Amino acid sequence: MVRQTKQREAIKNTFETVDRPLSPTEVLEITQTCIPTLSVATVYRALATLTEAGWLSRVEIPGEASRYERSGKQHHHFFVCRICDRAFAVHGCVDGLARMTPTGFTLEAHDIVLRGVCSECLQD
Amino acid sequence: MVRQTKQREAIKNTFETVDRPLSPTEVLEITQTCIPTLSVATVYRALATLTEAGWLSRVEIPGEASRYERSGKQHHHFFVCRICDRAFAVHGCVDGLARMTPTGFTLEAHDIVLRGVCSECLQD
DNA sequence: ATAGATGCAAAGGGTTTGCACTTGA
DNA sequence: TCAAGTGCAAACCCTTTGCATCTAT
Repeated sequence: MVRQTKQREAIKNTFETVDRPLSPTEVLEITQTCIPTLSVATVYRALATLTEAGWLSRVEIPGEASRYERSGKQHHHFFVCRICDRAFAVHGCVDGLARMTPTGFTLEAHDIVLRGVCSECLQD
Repeated sequence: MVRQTKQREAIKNTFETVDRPLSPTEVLEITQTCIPTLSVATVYRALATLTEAGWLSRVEIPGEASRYERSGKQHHHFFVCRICDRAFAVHGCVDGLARMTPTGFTLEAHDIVLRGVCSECLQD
């Protein structure tokens, strides 16, 4: 049975406030503005619990630590800024992935990560 | 100036023998069959050196440790089998990535990872 | 001879876990 | 009440680094 604690509420609130995929460290730092005593361990445990409960989804980006975002979004991919290292959800997809699949292989899913510089970092 | 040592020769040989992206640990284990005293540090240093020299390329797959493969291949992406966890190079690419890029962002590169089951695993 | 490379062990960084204490239902 | 959750610190795993020793050139 999953209890409602102020730590978890604050962590959930963080995800609802900041609408982009967050790493465990980002979650810790942001949530500590509300609960300064929040520990890393609790963050990791909350991420695991909320992911298992389906409230969060794990976002895997090549070469980066796992990040998490609220579940229930439609199919999307990510743009990762090489300057600030933040990930942004991008909508839409592409055709032709089936064409790339080797003969005899079964394609079940795909990941697309766009890389470059975000608009905010371009201004500096 | 890059020296030619038996450790590096053995590591290069590993990549030439096993033609798929390898993790540092895989490189260590495979190469230790030739040089049992080979240390992890040397593997990591060799991977860095060979990557810097352009002989190896780093392959990043979401949710997985970095792997390395011989450079010089043309633009390609990967198919990762969810059963055997091996990565296979796939050729070709797709259009429409620029269309997915948010306004004001600069697209510099992209990764595509296909996921499913490889032909070998489908037979079992 | 000597700068580059190696092996070992220690140090880092991120993630997980054991344990005593706290707290929600 | 009392199991679930928390905080702390230690443990882990993977990767990097310092240092004395070795070796290719």
